[in-house]
Amino acid sequence: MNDERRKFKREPAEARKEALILATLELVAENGVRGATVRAIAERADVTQGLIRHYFSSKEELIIAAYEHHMTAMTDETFAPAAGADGTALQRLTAFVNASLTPPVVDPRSIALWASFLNKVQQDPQMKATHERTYAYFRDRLEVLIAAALKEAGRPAPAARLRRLAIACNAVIDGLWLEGGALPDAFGPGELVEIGRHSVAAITGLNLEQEAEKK
Amino acid sequence: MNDERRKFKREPAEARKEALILATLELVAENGVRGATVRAIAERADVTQGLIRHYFSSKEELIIAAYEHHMTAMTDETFAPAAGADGTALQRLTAFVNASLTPPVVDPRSIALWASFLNKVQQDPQMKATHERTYAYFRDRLEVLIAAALKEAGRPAPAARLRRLAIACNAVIDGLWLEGGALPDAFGPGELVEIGRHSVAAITGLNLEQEAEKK
DNA sequence: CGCGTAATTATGCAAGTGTATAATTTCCCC
DNA sequence: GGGGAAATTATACACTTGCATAATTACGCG
Repeated sequence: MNDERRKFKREPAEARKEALILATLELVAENGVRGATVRAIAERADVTQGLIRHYFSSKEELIIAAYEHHMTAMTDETFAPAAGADGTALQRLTAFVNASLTPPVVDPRSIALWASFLNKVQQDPQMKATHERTYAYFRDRLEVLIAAALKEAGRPAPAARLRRLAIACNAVIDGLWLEGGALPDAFGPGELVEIGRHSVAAITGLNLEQEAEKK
Repeated sequence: MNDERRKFKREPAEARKEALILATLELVAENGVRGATVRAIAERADVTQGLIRHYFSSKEELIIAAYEHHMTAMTDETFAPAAGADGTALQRLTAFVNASLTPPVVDPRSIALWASFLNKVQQDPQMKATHERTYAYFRDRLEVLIAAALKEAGRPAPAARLRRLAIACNAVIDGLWLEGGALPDAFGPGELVEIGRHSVAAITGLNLEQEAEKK
């Protein structure tokens, strides 16, 4: 009896773990955390459900791993374009605003994921910690960018004012991110970035428009 | 056998419906839409599960009713303080910003509800329509307030610019609302409103601070 | 080549899910 | 106060859920 066809293939542990996490993220975005059932995840990853238990001791653990994977991916996508330390501080700030308000950061799926995880984030301490850390990381980096750009323009600001500016700019970006992702058809192409740059410029008193054109 | 104790009490249809909706909102905020099970809702409303089917032909219908109840309550809470048509346009705009960034509008439960419903909103056409209508209502009212305040200040703006200003101001408010509700401990009391007023002022070029002090 | 270990599948289970239907109980009206 | 219709409870059912445990299968290593 030659069974030419293998019934399954062994994969490296890390690859399989990541495949399971990606399948989980897809389903969480589509149906929420409770809607992402173990069986559905297994099917999406072309695997039987028992295998999940082999890599994650519980669904809870898989969900937490998926959340951290998503948050890491989001920060990477946001900061990659502004990571090149070249250019003026103003240019880097502009690049940051641009990246935050264009795909793949602005994306219905990304917003859906964020929303689906929120409940768990508010309850599970570990997920809560990840959330707060990510938020602080975003805002701090934005604050550093703003501080550098203001200093560059010859108008350095005290810490208290910098904090308020960073919170405000972060809020505009978050709000536009949210609305752009939740109502993708409500805005023209490039409209979000333009409004974002304009708003950050108005709040900080910096001229981001000029930078955008130069590019 | 005198059973002095009634086994249940008949309630007016509307009162019972509302009680069921309120119980549903509590549980949706706590555990998400799928976590708000029919049995849990019934228990929270001090009722047996069969009664839900008597008032709502399915769980889906109850969820939709609860969503619309929540959205209506949110808009009412936001616009009530600015509803009094007295005072200058600038005062009304300031009142709107204040109301949007203080409890009960800013509230972890409110954000949790918004997030829990998002998945369904993206899929169910009826809920999607409600969502878009509410968003448009908010932004339009904000745009009217801004237009009036600008005109009052002797600096009327064309429609295209008004649209962009409204989107931007709405985004700051939404972003602050989100962050204030998702991380209640990250901001001092009154900090959100202050940053909100300051940002709207910077974006529109109007002086909302003065108005806030006068009050 | 075969052997053993770990990856993977197969099967089962108890609890929870929405919904349907029948059995009670309340309370208005004459 | 006693019918009777409507509100409410009680019970049942088919299906899904996460998890556990046993049975297979792949494949590196001697």
